[in-house]
Amino acid sequence: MASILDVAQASGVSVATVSRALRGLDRVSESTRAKVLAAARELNYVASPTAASLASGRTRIIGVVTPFSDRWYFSTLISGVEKSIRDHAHHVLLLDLEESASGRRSVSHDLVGKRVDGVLVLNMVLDPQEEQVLHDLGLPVVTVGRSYDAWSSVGIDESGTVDAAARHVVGLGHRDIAYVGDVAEDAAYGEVPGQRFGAFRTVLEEAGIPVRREWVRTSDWTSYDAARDARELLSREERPTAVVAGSDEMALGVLAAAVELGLSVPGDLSITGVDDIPMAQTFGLTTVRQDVRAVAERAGDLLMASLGTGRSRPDEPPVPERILLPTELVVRRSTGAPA
Amino acid sequence: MASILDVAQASGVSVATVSRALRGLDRVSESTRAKVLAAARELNYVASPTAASLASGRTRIIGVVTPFSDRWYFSTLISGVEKSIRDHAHHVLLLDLEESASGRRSVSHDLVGKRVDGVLVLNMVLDPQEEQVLHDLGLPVVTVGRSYDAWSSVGIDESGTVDAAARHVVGLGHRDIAYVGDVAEDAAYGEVPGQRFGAFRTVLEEAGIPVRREWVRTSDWTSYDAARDARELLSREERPTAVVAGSDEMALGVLAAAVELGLSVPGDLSITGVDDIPMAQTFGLTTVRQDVRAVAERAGDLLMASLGTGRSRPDEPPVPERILLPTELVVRRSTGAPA
DNA sequence: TTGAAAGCGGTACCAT
DNA sequence: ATGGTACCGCTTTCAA
Repeated sequence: MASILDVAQASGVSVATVSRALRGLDRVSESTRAKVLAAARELNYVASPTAASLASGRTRIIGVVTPFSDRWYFSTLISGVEKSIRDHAHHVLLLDLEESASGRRSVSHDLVGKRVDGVLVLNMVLDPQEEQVLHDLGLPVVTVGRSYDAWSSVGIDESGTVDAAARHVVGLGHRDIAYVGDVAEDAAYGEVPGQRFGAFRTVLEEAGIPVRREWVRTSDWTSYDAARDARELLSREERPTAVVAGSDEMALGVLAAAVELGLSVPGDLSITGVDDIPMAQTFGLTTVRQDVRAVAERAGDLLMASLGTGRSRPDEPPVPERILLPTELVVRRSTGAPA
Repeated sequence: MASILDVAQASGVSVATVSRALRGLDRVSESTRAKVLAAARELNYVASPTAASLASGRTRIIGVVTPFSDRWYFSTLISGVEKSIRDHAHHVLLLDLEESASGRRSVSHDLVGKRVDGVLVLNMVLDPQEEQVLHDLGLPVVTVGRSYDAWSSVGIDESGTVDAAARHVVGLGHRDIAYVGDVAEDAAYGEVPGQRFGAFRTVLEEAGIPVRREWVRTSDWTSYDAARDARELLSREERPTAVVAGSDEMALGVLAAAVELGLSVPGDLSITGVDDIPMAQTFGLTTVRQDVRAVAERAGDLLMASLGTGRSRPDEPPVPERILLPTELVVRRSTGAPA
């Protein structure tokens, strides 16, 4: 592998000049720059990111901390972030904390220390120790889906999602409405499930509709669990005419149960979700769309903007920003007036 | 941030000894090691991966080259790989080539040069130039879902998947069978679609069943396109009694179309998929399961095993391995005998 | 068992 | 506009 010295010799200048020329800095004559570029190309030279990092104090790597990397929402975020920061010549280092019933790895000193220039935290509830670690490291941090006092964040108005869905259903005339997805807050899901369910509750109360305890199901934020719960729910004597779900995955689980039980949608049952995952369109699911890629992009931009230059960290970043992106009700064929 | 020198001073030994002690090398007395460990812990010391890389010639980073990072199959692979190589103290650098209609980025010298210790290529068709780049770099490479002469690979018996599904359907007595997912080979999907369709063709021919051209649909390997195609297919006067799909996503698209058209599954139509994505279970889809996480794990292990120690690359890696993992027919409620 | 010192391949400051 | 040269923080001989 050619090194900067090889290029310097090949083009008859010093390594300092090569470095400047290749990075597009000024104070390099055009003719020199051309010579250097030619030599570099000729030698197939690529600067060692490692050496550059050591010397500059900048790794050009962003750590993406996530509880899952294989679920739709998270992989979409990760993919979006990757594209967003790549435009700034940065790379993504995947830090999957592997959320599971038995807990998860934690954000520790040695996980991110000296390894990344900044951290993106995706929909996670960090404990105080973890917050402290990130502070001590002095790393720029941007979070998605949850805010912390000291850091900027990007998200959507969570309660606005189910709010729109519930209003839509109520507006169609439903009064027997069930909810799927009331997960207890924990590190895995953050506050989102609670916020969404809260909105459901509020809309029904405002409409003077009682929230029936037996029509509120937890599920585990997966389609399979939602299907199981819905099967039971829809087999009872008294069944709802509509089900509002906290996510499309769960809504599709409910839809699967309905199909299995021979119920017609929306004839016998209306169903709504949140997210607008690709399958939602396929199944004609009414949902509230969030633009996850846009969230990822904004988060990436925010983080890039807060990156200091070189070894000197920016002093306390200015006021943390709170960006909330809009969502949009998408009415498809899974909702209609009650029979 | 504490450096190795701080630890050395704090524990009263040289940096060389600290380095040895911290990395668990021998030739360090137990008492010295204890002192060093204590000092390191006290100072919250974490060795700079950057400096270590520069000095050792090893980055402990694996580049994962993928055409998509947000589709189920790929994000599951990526997640699995991350876990697999983390056990070896390596990290994943995500290299999303962003496959799209207008092409994709390519594996170039500066994308992977000096940046990673090895490369994992996920279900992609590399062009000769890209192969050359990886060869020139002398990087260990392991591929998933496609084999190259020089590199080890992990995959499943692709034709075996649809083979099992088609035999199952034929065994149930179906003779009017359609296929969804005959994508032309291209860099985005590799050879998988062709192999799967080939199996379909073979099974039908062996059973003496003609493959009707108008019952073979391309779709774009997405549920939405499959639903569109199926809607058209199932609205014709003559319609198949079974649809074999090249993936679960597409199979679910067909299912969505069937539900929409009021067809009963499997009464009016049997459907099979491939993969066993989570939603497949939810919808009771008969499919051929592949263990994507196991594939990822094996690929990770293979790559770790082929990593040389330090600056010296292993001479030509031994014989490339070809690992094929088994698949399994999972019969659920989307298939039954024809009416 | 321990330490001294030469790199690793760049960056960035200071001269010229 | 260009070159000289201290670092950056760790690993790895080689001596002691």
